[in-house]
Amino acid sequence: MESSYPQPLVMVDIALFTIRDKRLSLILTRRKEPPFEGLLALPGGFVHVQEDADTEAAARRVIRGKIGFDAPYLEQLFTFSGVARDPRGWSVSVVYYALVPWALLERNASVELCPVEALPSLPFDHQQIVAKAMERLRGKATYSSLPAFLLPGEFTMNDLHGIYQQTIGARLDKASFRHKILEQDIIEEIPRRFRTGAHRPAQLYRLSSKALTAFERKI
Amino acid sequence: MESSYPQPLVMVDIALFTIRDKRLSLILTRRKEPPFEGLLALPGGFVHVQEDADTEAAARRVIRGKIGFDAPYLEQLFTFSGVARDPRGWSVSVVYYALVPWALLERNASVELCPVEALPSLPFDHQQIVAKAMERLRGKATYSSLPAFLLPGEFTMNDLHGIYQQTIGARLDKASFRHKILEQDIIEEIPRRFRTGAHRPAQLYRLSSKALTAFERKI
DNA sequence: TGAATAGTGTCTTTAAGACACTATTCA
DNA sequence: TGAATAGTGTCTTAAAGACACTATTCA
Repeated sequence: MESSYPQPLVMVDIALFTIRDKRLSLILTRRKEPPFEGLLALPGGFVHVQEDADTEAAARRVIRGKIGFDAPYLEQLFTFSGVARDPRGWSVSVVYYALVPWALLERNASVELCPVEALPSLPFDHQQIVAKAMERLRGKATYSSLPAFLLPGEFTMNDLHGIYQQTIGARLDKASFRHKILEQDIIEEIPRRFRTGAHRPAQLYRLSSKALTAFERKI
Repeated sequence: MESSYPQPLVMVDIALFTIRDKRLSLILTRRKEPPFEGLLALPGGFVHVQEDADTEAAARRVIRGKIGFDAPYLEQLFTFSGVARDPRGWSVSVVYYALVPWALLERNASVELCPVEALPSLPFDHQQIVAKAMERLRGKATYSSLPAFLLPGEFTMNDLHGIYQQTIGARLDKASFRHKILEQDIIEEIPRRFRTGAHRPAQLYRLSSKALTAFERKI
């Protein structure tokens, strides 16, 4: 019977992004077991066929174990596989990427955060995984509401503008950005809520939908 | 040790597209073994850890077994998983989609071809897989050279125009299409090669690159 | 009132689509 | 010459980007 073939190891790994101090960063984990014990790596683990309904459930379990709650945005990225990527044997890693607002993580002293432009050398094929995740993030940022999931529930137009510039990695005109975003209906004003500070108060907005929304054209 | 967890079954499945008689179609296979013996399904099979370097190699092996040669275009689509999708147990299917020109398949009497708008009811979660593959195909068609991989090495501008309309599922203006495609440099004229017929001969073109090329904007 | 941030109006450039036109072949 | 397919020119619409302008707050 076919299913009696020797089966590969099946795991999930997570690229968990946040923005702290205007820098796109990844949450890493220090490995407690071999192989690569003691090194920083992407959070991950084997699929538990007894408790996980599917690999997405396994990914959510890993994320909850790491940060204590579900990520507001979670999406399958790519599946990495092969005989060479893990010294324990032929393996399949179904990789997810997730976005979490820094505001939700601030209390969590235990997370190891690392800006993506200053990552240490990562074990397994995690370097490749990160590259692919950033490519996806950058790609989707140009035509969807994706970067908004890096912000907390309430944010100003300038917060949003900044986070799009961070993820896309380019300067965007303030007025054009505002027009484009407003006509896409991805966010809505929170009536009579303003962020006050040293200067003119700024209107607060929230996402109109909890789901990812694609633009009709790019920003 | 972690890796002694019971492991899921790992397989690959392939959505193999071609265009015959101007209709986007899938190559299906009649299952020779249980479960679902006798039904039409997507070609696929278990990963063979002894012979496959990774899941993409497994996908290529399945494709060669089905059509006798490699598909000109092959890309990972998505990984489907879970306890419920296969009666044999908790499984992971790394799904690939491939594009093959009909001209290469014509000789191959054995393939079962089915237009995507007239598919039979498919076993496992293959219905979902097909839906996702078509979504990807349609999505990429609007901003890349993807549909060109459904054509043989030499084609006319009208062939290309038709195949884009098929995959996108909408009418495209002839002149605008021509301008757009030519300025993207994804194809090049084959010098002094024309397709002759009953009427004015048409310039023949070929892809400039064997790789997928994204447009700067959409068609 | 001036510094700092918030928010708007308008012009230019460029892409996409509509559509009518010309070109070449063969029956 | 007319039917059929191949290929082009040009106008309209709309989006993106540049940039200068006005608005509101506090020190």
